[in-house]
Amino acid sequence: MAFEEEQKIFNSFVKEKGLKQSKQRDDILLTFLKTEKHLTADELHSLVKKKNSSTGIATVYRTLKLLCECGLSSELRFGDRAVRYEHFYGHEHHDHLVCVKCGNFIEAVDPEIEKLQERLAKKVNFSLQGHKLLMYGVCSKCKK
Amino acid sequence: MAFEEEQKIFNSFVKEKGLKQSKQRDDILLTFLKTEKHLTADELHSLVKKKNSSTGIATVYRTLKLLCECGLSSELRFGDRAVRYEHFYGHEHHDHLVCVKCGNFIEAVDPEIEKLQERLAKKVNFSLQGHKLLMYGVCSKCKK
DNA sequence: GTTGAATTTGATAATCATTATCATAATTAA
DNA sequence: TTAATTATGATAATGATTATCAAATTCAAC
Ligand SMILES: [Mn+2]
Ligand SMILES: [Mn+2]
Ligand SMILES: [Zn+2]
Ligand SMILES: [Zn+2]
Repeated sequence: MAFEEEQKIFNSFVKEKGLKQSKQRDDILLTFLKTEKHLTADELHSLVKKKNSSTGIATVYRTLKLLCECGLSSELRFGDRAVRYEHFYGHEHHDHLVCVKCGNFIEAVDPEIEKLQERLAKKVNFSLQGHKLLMYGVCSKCKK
Repeated sequence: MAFEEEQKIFNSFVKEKGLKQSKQRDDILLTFLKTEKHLTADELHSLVKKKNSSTGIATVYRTLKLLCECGLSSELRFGDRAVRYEHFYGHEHHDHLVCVKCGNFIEAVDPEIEKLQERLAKKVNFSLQGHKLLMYGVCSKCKK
């Protein structure tokens, strides 16, 4: 595992905030980093429990919040109920094309779309900080 | 009030589905149409109760689902918890720039962005049906 | 208009994701 | 080691939405 960089970011952030390190947070961070998916808190909790079955779901929620705050993770909301978390640090920004039939999604980015969003924001005197673009439709597999 | 067109759409849809008309649904539809806002089910329920205080929240949820199905309304999810509903019929498609400071939003659309989304979808052999673009940042008022 | 089968309704319970609470355990600076 | 502070996990609480169900209503057929 070569997540020293991410771990350093997290530990520095925790210290900066006057918080303390813990075994649970380390486990949760490592499990999150090892799993290159868009997980819900519950799914991540299941994975973490394989290593340390006593870890509580509340701590997973608390840690995910910290991961988002320090820039290692980012929230994602598809149509379904639960929030999903994806890797943020060291990952290019991308948008998602979600298939309404199978639920799978494709990650993609169009630099021109990104630029035009800036232009659109300027037009209404809005300081753009970020965006979430979800495209819905049918993926190639589901088109039969 | 000149919502005959919308009411006709709704009543036809209800009949098509083998459902029945009701006073409550009529009230909810009219209140929704009169209020040109992005309401939550709860907010709409409050408005409807001013006319008919006995209307239940469950019926508001049920009716909003029908309104979305027949194309009169459309769901909207900002960062907050509750789903919001906006007018869909007779309204141009638009995206939203949400201010992270005051919570207000601007509606805007860029035809070029729309086109480029189609191009992006084609590139990955995806049949695009729709999209939700949320842009986050600071609005002109909050910039001081 | 009456009837009767089907749908609708509102109150309320249930669900689901998330957050709050709190007593106990772990961390850490001194 | 101490002692103050934070972290943890079990569990309760919350908030939005959905499910349940008995009673009310709609409406097509008589
Ligand atoms: Mn992604
Ligand atoms: Mn809008
Ligand atoms: Zn698919
Ligand atoms: Zn603002």
